[in-house]
Amino acid sequence: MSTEESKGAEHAIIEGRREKAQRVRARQENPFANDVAPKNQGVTVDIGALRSSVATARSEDGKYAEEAVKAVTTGKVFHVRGRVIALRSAGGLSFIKLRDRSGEVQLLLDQGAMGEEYTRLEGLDVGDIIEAEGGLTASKRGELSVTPQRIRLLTKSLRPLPEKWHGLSDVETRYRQRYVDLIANPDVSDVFRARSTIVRATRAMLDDSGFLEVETPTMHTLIGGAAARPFDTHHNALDLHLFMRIAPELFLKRLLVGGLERVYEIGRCYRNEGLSTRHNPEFTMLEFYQAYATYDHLMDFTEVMLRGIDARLKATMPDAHAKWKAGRAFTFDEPFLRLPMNDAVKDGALRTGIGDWAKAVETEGGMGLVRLLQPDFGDRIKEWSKSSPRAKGLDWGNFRKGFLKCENDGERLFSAYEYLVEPFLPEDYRSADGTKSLPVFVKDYPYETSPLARRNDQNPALVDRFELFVHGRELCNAFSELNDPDDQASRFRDQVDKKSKGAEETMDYDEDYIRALEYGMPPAAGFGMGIDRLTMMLTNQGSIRDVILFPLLRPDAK
RNA sequence: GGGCUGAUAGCUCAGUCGGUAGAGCUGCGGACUUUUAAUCCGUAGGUCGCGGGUUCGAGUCCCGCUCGGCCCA
Repeated sequence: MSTEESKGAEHAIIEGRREKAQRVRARQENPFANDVAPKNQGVTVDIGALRSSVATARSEDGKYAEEAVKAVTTGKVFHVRGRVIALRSAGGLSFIKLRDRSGEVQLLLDQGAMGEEYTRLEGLDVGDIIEAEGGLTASKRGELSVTPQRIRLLTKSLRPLPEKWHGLSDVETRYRQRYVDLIANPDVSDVFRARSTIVRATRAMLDDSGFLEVETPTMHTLIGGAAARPFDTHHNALDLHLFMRIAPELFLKRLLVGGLERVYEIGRCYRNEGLSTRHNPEFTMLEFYQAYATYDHLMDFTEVMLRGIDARLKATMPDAHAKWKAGRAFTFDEPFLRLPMNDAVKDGALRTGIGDWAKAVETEGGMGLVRLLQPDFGDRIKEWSKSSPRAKGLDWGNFRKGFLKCENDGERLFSAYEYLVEPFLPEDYRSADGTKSLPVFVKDYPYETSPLARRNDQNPALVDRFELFVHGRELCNAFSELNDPDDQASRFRDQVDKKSKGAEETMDYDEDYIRALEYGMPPAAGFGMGIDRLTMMLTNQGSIRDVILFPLLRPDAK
């Protein structure tokens, strides 16, 4: 919307502020100044640093005494700059709350002390960006305050900020105009600081373990590395149809062939799927691959890594972290559980309290249940579904539909897991004191559900794979890698076969990848984790859009 | 894609049975030399998301659309 089209109150406010900017120009000053520098021998400081420099004058309750502040700052002049986020006056005194990236501080402006300079407050608005230069004191209420000898407008803010008390809560506006959200809701910027810390900590964990950070293509000629629909794009000069990558997996494993042995990438992936609180079409994924490791090693490492990242977050943002941690429904403080899928389904079946099911899982675990369900799933639903509180909570309709679509026992076991176990993970696996859920590694997936994972040496019906669920939400996916080129080729063919039968989320046959495996890829394990989801979990955000600065939205209708 | 739900002043919200569009904050003018959502006095601000229908009369009822939110696939 252009300014000419704006109407009403907002238009009047903007026009009023333009006039104020004009008045600044009239006195030969620039309302969009660029020469930010102290003019009275002040030392330029960030507000956070300013506060630390007088930490000794701060009393237990967080207040400051005037004498104490003056004792440590006598004769010192400070130069600060930032956005005006509150402004009020009481006669010949004015108070400005100034914010920069490191904190907030009050300016206490005294007409008597400032003289002519005080008139610069005229026309100043909340939202304006200013500089101020002066000494430090404490107000009568004990708030640390800069007493400026001079202040100056640096940037005129033409648009009014949301009101101070309720702030900006309209979710749509918050996502579309994130710049306003970040100003109006300080907690939001904490989440994105946390995200940055999480990424940095992740890098540090991997770097310290001898991994090499690499960057591989995000524009692919084939679909591979995950089961998902890609975005299409096109290269003009080569007249080449390309896909935005859905996963970096196959490129990273080529690097294992090349001898890099430990590699990782933190990068954007794109999946052409619906939007939800857990899915954004572009998201950031960590993948790493380690030669001579198995998925068992990676389970150990995952626990160490997640605790390490969280510890780094705590060290960097102690106050925010304490708040987030208290609100978490899960804990990293106890060992994570490791649950083979067949056992998980057995547990899930037992917890329904259905007698037939208990008998079915007795000797064969979850697979026994599959054998019971498979022939006549429909017939006994009514009887079973009413037999216990847990049974009543199951999504029988979708379970039946999904189960009957399966083509083999592996897929059926997975389906049973999806409906009998996964929804109940948070309530079934709890910390020692029962107050938090425990992270669960679900491991040993059916061979048929994992086209890139290595078969288990003892039981070829399974693959050496795990997924980590934190409070019922999938966070990590990892497996011992398949490095037999002939096995891999046959699995690619299965995928192509599925696609020819109309399946949408399948991989292409990647001839070059097979060739790479034919040169020999060392035994290795690989790992993937959504950075967005990890950030959601660690900062207690309910929607992935709250950890992505500019989430995808339909264009604004207005 | 389906179900539920929302859109009223710059922001946060109210609006009864269909009968002249409301509040707080913000803005503007004024008072106040230690405020913390300052306070006090005065004042301005509206295409009720968009389009159609019913009606003497629609923010309100009906239909369609747009853009969100939650849940499901």
